[in-house]
Amino acid sequence: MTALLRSSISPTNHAAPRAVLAVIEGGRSEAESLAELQAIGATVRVAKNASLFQGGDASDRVYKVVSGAVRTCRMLVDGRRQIADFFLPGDFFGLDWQATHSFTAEALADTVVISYPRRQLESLAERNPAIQRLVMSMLCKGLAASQEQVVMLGRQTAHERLAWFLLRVRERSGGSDEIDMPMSRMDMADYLGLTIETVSRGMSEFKRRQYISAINTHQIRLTGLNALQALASGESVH
Amino acid sequence: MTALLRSSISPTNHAAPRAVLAVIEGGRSEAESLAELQAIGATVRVAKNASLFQGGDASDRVYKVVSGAVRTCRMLVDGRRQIADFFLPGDFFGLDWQATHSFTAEALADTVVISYPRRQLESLAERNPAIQRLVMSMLCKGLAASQEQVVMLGRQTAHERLAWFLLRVRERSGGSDEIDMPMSRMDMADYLGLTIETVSRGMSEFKRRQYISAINTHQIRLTGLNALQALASGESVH
DNA sequence: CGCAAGTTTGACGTACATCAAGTAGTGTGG
DNA sequence: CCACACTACTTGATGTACGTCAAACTTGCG
Repeated sequence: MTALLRSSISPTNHAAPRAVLAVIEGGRSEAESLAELQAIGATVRVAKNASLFQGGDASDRVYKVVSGAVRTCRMLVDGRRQIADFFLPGDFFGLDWQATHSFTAEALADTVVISYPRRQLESLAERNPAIQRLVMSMLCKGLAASQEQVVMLGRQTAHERLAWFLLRVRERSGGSDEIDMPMSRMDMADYLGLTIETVSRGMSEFKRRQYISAINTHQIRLTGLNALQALASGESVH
Repeated sequence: MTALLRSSISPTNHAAPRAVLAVIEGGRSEAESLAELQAIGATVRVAKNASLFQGGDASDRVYKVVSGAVRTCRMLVDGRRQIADFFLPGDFFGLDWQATHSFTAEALADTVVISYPRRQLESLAERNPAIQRLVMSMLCKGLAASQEQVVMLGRQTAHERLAWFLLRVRERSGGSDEIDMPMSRMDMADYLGLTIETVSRGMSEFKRRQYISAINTHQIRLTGLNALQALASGESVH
């Protein structure tokens, strides 16, 4: 509905506002080699609903969220939309490693990302095993996330999807029972393969059952973790 | 229903029945470096419906299909099943790069695969950029495939899914209009997030519309490519 | 405060699932 | 080669979870 125009992007080099804290498989933090990575990053500001790249664009950059949140999505010709994933601070995205992006990336809110030139990252990875492992780990995380989503979309009911989603956001944002959700009901629906009405009804039902208590629309407290986990994993709680 | 037991696996070293023909991004065939890969592969025979690995198993091997076909799937507690992907001759799978596999791999038919030890492949990749790029390209292909499936499952109707599936199998198996499908209706249904009845009705409908003509249940001729493509991409043909 | 956008709730429709009954392939033993 | 059983597939009748349409209600921003 609302036209999503490309934002005015303002790249400013070597001003990464946060240290790279990624700890890769094996447990070592490898700060020294990741400094190399930090050196090639450029900070970029994106306005709410503006896009970082569109499906079909040359995929020549990789991104990391610093603050705010990002969604990757695809639109079908008749307006149906599917969101592939959400990215929170610390997450990498845009790592398609194909010639062109197959999804569009948009900011959920005013967002700051660090952008890395793909060519430089690639050659860095070839020479530096730590970077290589980091890239691998990012790709694998993406693959795993996508495959979990496939199971969810293919075989779970609306309630199960919702429970699964809430638990997933919880985990990704630190594991506290009080989670905030930067995305709208529309975004949730388009991620879960549902409509906003079904999502809304589900949330209301969960409140009634006291699985959750709402602070406001974008902030929720999980009060029935066990019940939600049972639902999400496909046990029939009825 | 039918219990799927682990097959009696008979590994015989350095007997790769086919040359590695993968052409990686950039177009060069890099046969010399891939010979290294071939050296660490072991040929394995798997009986129909036997599993190569189960979800939860340590992921210490990567596989390539030589002949036959493989599915990766997950079963929910109540018997619902989702197939993540099918793998035809030439395809790599099992490349989770996590500690354990999150899906089970089973043979659709009597199948021959080459199995590579993960540790060796990993160290090979660190020293050999061609192998590294090959691994990357495999991961990225997997990610892209999974994300396409997400869109399909999240936002397409039963007919659209079927059309999409037929075209996908066509592409993957060489692009001929006469395609054979090693998977059962059950497998198709579990891949597409549908029931066998819905798949069957869809196929019948496509025959009626002359989008396809069946040679037999596992062999089909596509006779309305345009119509199928329109359907698959989400245009409403009605 | 007041409007517009986002969310919730209700009434109703429909695409696909479920249940059930055939029909056609596929392998086995005589 | 055919009879038999078994499994896979097809087709029909019916149910239901979720979508669609519509109207309140709520929230946030100028």
